[in-house]
This record gives sequence, structure tokens and C-alpha cells, in this order.
Amino acid sequence: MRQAQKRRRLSKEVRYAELLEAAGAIFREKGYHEASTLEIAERANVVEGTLFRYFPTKRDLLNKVVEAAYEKTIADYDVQLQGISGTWNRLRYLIWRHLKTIKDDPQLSRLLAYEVKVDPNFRKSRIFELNRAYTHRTVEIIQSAVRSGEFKTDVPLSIIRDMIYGCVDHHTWSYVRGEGKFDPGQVADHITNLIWRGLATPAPVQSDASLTGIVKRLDRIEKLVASPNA
Amino acid sequence: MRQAQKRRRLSKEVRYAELLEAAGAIFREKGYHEASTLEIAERANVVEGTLFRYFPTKRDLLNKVVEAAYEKTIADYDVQLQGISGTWNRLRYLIWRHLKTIKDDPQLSRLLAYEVKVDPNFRKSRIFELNRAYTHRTVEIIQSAVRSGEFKTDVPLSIIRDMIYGCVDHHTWSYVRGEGKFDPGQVADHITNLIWRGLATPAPVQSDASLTGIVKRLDRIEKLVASPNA
Amino acid sequence: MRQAQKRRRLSKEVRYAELLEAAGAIFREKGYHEASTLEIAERANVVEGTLFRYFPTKRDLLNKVVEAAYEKTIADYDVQLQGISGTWNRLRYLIWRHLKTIKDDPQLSRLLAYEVKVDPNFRKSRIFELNRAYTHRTVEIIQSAVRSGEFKTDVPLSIIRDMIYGCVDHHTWSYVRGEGKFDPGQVADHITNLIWRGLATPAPVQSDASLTGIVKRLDRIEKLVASPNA
Amino acid sequence: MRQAQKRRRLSKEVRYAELLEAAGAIFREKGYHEASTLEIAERANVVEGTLFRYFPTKRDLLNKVVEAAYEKTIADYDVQLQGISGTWNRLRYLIWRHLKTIKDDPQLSRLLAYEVKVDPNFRKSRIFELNRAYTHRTVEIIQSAVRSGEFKTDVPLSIIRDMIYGCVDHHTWSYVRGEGKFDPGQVADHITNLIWRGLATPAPVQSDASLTGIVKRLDRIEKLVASPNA
DNA sequence: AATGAATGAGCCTTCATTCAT
DNA sequence: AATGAATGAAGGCTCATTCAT
Repeated sequence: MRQAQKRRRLSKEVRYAELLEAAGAIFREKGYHEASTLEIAERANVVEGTLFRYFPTKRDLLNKVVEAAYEKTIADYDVQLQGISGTWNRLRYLIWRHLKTIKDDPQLSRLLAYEVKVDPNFRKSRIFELNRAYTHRTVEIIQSAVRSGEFKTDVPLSIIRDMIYGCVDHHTWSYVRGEGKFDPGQVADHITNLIWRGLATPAPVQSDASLTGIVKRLDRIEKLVASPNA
Repeated sequence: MRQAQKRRRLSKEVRYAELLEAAGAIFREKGYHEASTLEIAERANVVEGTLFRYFPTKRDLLNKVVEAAYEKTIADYDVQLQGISGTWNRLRYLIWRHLKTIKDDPQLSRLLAYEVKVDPNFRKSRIFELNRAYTHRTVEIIQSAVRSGEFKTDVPLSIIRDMIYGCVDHHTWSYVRGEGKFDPGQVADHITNLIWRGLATPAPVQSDASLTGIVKRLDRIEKLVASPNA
Repeated sequence: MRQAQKRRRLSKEVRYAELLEAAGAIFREKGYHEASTLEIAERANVVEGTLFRYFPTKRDLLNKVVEAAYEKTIADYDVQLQGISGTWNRLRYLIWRHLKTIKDDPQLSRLLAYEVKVDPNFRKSRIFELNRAYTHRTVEIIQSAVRSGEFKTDVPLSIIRDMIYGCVDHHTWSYVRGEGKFDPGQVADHITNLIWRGLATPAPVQSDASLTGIVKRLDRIEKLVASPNA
Repeated sequence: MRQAQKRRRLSKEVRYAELLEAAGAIFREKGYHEASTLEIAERANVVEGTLFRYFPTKRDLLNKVVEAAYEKTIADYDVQLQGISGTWNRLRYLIWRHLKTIKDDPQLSRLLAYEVKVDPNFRKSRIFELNRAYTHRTVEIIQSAVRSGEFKTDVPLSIIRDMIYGCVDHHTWSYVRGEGKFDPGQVADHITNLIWRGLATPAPVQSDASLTGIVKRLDRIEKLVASPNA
């Protein structure tokens, strides 16, 4: 009762989480180099020494921060994707989702791009794997469109993937710096359209030209127009 | 003869150039933060103090390094471009040229993207202007294709530009890190094709009343309805 | 026993005090600019980094040194003053006390006057407040003498105060530089007399001229002569 | 005609004077430590090396600056004084004149007090001599008043001199710092009055045997006994 | 007589990390 | 398991002064 809350005894997990969140906040705010382990420790209400009992180095702490956030971010990714059909729609969802992630946590993106990826050991890190898996979904969509004959094949998939993610990076750059803005929906549409047009094989194959086909499609349109959010 | 090269007196210009090249080498090798002014000075065979007689801050030195290299790189740009005609050809040249620049001096690109652009004052710097002018040429080509009716207009030019440069950045990323490789010619072809197909209007603009005409129009409508912002 | 005193672990308070005393010694000896944080740290048997864990800047260290010494110096000031009555006696005590402070720690005075007061932020510092309170006692004594009619009023109190402290400063200047000497008692007498004569209203009022008055005063004189320190 | 004003060839004296005035301006503006020899040289339109051909050290340059200004300031001093008679008037003129000097060039006073006098070798410098001569005039006036019986003698002259100049220093301190103001005429009046009253002997020097005579003498004794050092 | 490039020692300060307690 | 005092190496930068030209 004398001296309040001295030596709060927390479980390893809780303390770990607190450190992670403190580090996340500071790193996001200041970047890696400008952040100091001292202020991170202070924010987590521990002394510096304790920090280093949980994370061997500052760099490792950064990696863990980004890793955790990244994992959380892409958790329900696949779930959502299962509910969406059609190449255009699926592609568009992925791109939109990526843009939204940046919009919601731009500093995380900055950390990933400018602090984590810079590390010489990046390719051996878990984040690299996560990132690979993350972007690979795009590739899969395109691959299956290629297999079904919907898309042309003479452009390597990696180029298409880079085009999508690279475009997003460039386009959101000033927003991430806190200087601009962007509309995830619009940008997603534009990118998807450009990619789609660039890849889609000429019309003949892709449509059913019979009268019953026309009727079916008009049905679909009617539904879409009646409830645009469905 | 005993103690060699004490107080080598050089003209301002020569010493400046030597410092710039020393700094360029060290920055390219280690990046901004890992480089120290001491080792840069040592490499240029001067004491640290001398370095600061030529460049007020380490940051300024970095900027000057990148600026000089950048300026040299884009010097004969326009000249070459004048000899090339046709939207596809001109676009492809620009992209190829950009890729080649990265291939020839990958570390410069890294410095530019990861150290220079990060500076809060970047937007006020000469490099920013150079970069703007550099990428704007692409926009101009597309603009004139739009005006001539060769290209569609519904995608903002900035998106197209970001798609090109973003794709290049992503695609060359591992090379820049010293871990991969790429073929500027091939990549340029692919990107140009993708963009070109995504934008080029179909040669005959048939507006007929045949069933296939109807189907095409329905295609367009459906897509529009599905993504109202497109 | 091999390598002595590696990582002597002291309590915060002790180390703080040791740093303060080391800094005090060096600053007194060399002044602010000529002192280096390195030698201060060395004198305190710590590395330079440790010094800056205790004091954010060199300037702050100086301020703390002077503040601590100053506070100690004027601690029992009021206590003493309460035991002394009569305008002349009180004034003389204050002046003598000030002179004695300089005699006992001349370098502190130099630091205060030539290093601390020079700081643009001096007026916001605690030392400024202490100093104000310190010199204000003199003003209070004179004020009450003015109220009781003992002193004339046409000279502003600030001038009188400045005359006292300014005279002391000038007179002790060479001593502070280590080049001269002075006798606090004598100087205090002279200054007090000069001020007193310059302010005291003409005699008539101040004495009781009756025989009984004379007897009373002779009594007092006898007592004083019998025990001069009473 | 090609390259304008390269290597202005000036006589030694002119260049010396230009350097002096440049240094004076910079020192006054920034003080000794904050001024750099580079900016002084630049202001005088010479290179740094040239500066050191005229003045062996930065310190010497400061001394010469103050010396020159000081000499100029006290040049017509005696001339003026010859036109004034009467102790009060002469004293008042000296004090007023000193105050005016500070008012006109406060930064010079600051340099003298805080940069020049601090130099360990100050007492061997010409400025010290000038300063001595300068303040000695006050002593002379008082001395002659003492000889003529106009002033009392029991307070050392140095105390009186220090009281005058010290009071002025303290009183003008905030003005010199750019924070306050003062009126030379008024302040001169007050100081002169205080000193004058403190020293002037009462007009009739009555040594009588009446009761009041006894009382007065008892007054003096009592005070002497109370403060034996007086 | 002047230049001006170069020096070099030193400045204050930062901070990830260690380790005695 | 936690503390927190201490480290120590390095960091960018300044500037009076020198001296080859």
C-alpha cells in the first residue's frame, strides 16, 4: 500500500504484448532510427533492461512488431475471398483490400517498405514469407484465369503482380508520408480495369451470344441495379 | 618524400568531385545511416573537417551525390527520345531506359528511393524536380496518344504512370539488393504491352445492331454496374 | 581485484552528487567554455555517456551546480537576520554576508555573474528567482527604514540596491580572479556607512538628549564593551 | 573588366580598419564565442588567412576592437571636464558620461565586462590601463574634495569608485542585455546625490560642550562600538 | 601581401546493450 | 524475472589556425 504499483508482475505473454504494442506505436510514429529503445521501454512501463530480455535486439523488435501486425491484417483474407467469384471481382477485391490496409495503417506499410525490407536478412525472415503468401493470391487468380482461357499468357505473372503492387505503392506514397490522400475504391477500380483490359482475350470467346444468354445476363443486371451493395 | 601526400592542395572543383565520388561509393555500399562521415573523408584522403567545408551536412552530401548521378543519367534522355516515333515505341523506350538506368547503377536507385525520398524536405529538393520531370515524359506520351484517340481516357494518367514506375521498382527490387537479375529489354516489352493493351482502343469501332454488338455493349454495362466507380 | 573499480554501481543520488561536485570543481577552475564534459566525467570516474544520463546538457549541468551551491549558501540567511536589529546593523550584516559568500567561494560568484547570467534564458531560471529573493532583502530593510522616517526617500530603492551589490562586485573582482584580497568586515563597514550617511535623515530626530537618555545609552555602551559579540 | 574587384589592393591601414570594424560588428552582435573568424573575414571581404596576418589570434582581435572603441570613447573626456567646476557638478558629469557611453554602445560594455575582463592576461593589457585611467578621474575629483575639507575621509576612495561604477553596471545590466531601459540623466542625479550626501561634511563643524554635542558624540561612539571595524 | 585549401583536435551528445544487484 | 546504473564507441559537426602557393 505504501508505494503503488512497483514491480507489476505480469505474465510473460502480457508483458510481451505490451512491449510489442509500445514498440509498434513508437516505430510507427518515428520510424526505426528515430525511435529509441528507452522510450519504447518507458511507454511499456518497464526499464530498458527488461526490453532486452524479451527481444534480443532492437531490429528483432521491429521485425516482431511488423510481423504481428501483418499477420493480423491478412488473417481473414482468404475467408473473404471465398465469398467472391469472377476474375474481375476477385482481382478487384484483392487490390482494394491492399489499398485499404495501407489506408488504415499507413505507418505499418512504411515500416515494412522502408525499414524491414531494407534489412539484408529480410529474405530469411518470416515477414518475407508472409508477404510472399500475401501477394501470391493475386498470382493465383490470374493463373486460373489464364488456365480457363479468360486471360492471355504472354506476360509473366510476376510482372503483373509487380504492376499491381508497385502501382499501389507509388500511388499511396504521398499518403503514407502524410501529405496526400487517395480513394481505395476508385484506385482499385482503375488498376483492376487496366490489368483486366491488358490481359483479357478478345470478346468472342467470353460471351454467350444466344438469346437465352442475353436474357440471363439482363436478369443479373437487373438484380445488380436493384441492390447495388449485394 | 618521407611522409607522402601531406596537405595535398587541390582546386575546389577537384576536391569537390573527389568527395562526391567517395561519398557516392560509401553511400551506395552501406546506405545513408550505416555510412559515416569519417570513412567518407578517409576514402577521399581528407580529414573530416574538410568534408564539412564542402558540404554543410551529411544529408546534403547524400543529396548532392544522388543529384549529380541523376542529372548525368537523364542528360541525353530527350535527345534519344526525339529519334523515336510511335506511341508503343516511345513508351517502350522510356521504360527500357528506366530499367537500364537501374541495371547500370542499382544502388543509386536504392538511395533515391530509400534514403532521399524519405527526407521530409524531399519535395522542396532539386531531386524531386528532376524526378518529376523524368517521370512526366511518360505522362506526355500517353496524353498525346489520348488526344489522338489512340488511347482510352477513363483511367487517370497518374495511375498509369505509377503502374509503370511501380512495376519497375518492384521488379528490380531483388536485383537492387544484389540478389536477383532481370533483362531490361524483356521487362520493357512486357510492361509496354500490358499498358498498351490496357489502353489502346480497338481498331474498328463497330457500333452495329447485330447480336454480337448487343453482347459487347452488355459486357460494358455489366462491368460498369458491378463497379460503379470505374 | 584485477581491474579496479569497473562499473562501480552507485545510487542515483550519490552519483548525481559526485557529478555535481566534479562539475563544480572543473567549472570553477576553468569556466564554462574552457571546461569539457569529458574531463568532468573523468573527474567523476564515469564515462561521458553517464554524465548525460544525469544532466541533459552541459548548460543544465552548470545551472544545477550554481543552483545547488547558491541554495546552500543562502539557506540560513533569514535565520541569522532575525537575530539582528537596527537598520544599520541589519544592512551591515547583509552586506558583510554577501562579501563573505564571495570570499568563501569566489569562483561561484564568477560563474554566476559571467556564465549563468549570460544565458538568454536566465530570467526564467530558478537561479534568477533565488537571486531576486536574495537581493530583495536589502530592499526590504531600506524600505522599512524609509517608512519609519529613518531614511530619506528621493533615491529609488533599485539604485541603492545596485549601489550595494555593484560596489561589492567591483571591489571583489580582482579577488575573484585570484589576484587580490579584501576584508569583508572592513568593506562591509565602509559600504554600510556610505549608504547610511547618504540616506539617513539629519540627527535631531534620532537621539534622546535628556540626562536620563544619556544614562540609558551609557548603560548600553557598557554592556557592549563588556561583551562585544552579544 | 572581366572579373570584377578581384584582389582589392588596400593599404595596410585601411584593411586593418576594415577588419576592426567588421570584427566589432560581429563581436557586438554575437559575443566572442559565438562569433567565428570566418564570418568576420567574410564581412571584411577578405579570406580567413588575411585576418590572421593582421591579428595573431582571435582573442587579440577582440582586444583591439574594444581598445579602439574605448579609446575613441574617452578621447574628449578631459576636454569636457575642464569646462565644469564644483565637486557635485564634476562628479555628476563623470557619472552621466559613463551612463551615456553605455547607452550609446551597450554591446561594447558587454564585451568589455564579459569577454575582455575575463581574460587572464587582462591586467597586462592596454585596455586595463585605459580603464584605470578612465575611472581614476572620479577618484581625483573626490580626492580634491577631501583635501579641501568638502568630503569626509574615512571611506577609502576605491570603495567610492567601485560604488559608482558598480552601481552603473548593475543598473544598466538589463539594458545591455536588450531587455530594459534607463535614463542616464536621472540615474546620474541619484548616484551623485547618494555619494555626495554620504561624503559631504555637515556645513558647520560644531564641536561644543552642550548636551546636544555630547549626544552627537555618544552617537558616534555607540555606532563604533556596535561595529568595531568601522 | 594575399590567398584559401586543409587541418586536427575537440566539441557535445546519443543509445543499443550489458550485467551487477 | 526484473531492475536500472553504467557503458563505450561512435556520431555529426565546428573552427581557430596554418601554410603551400
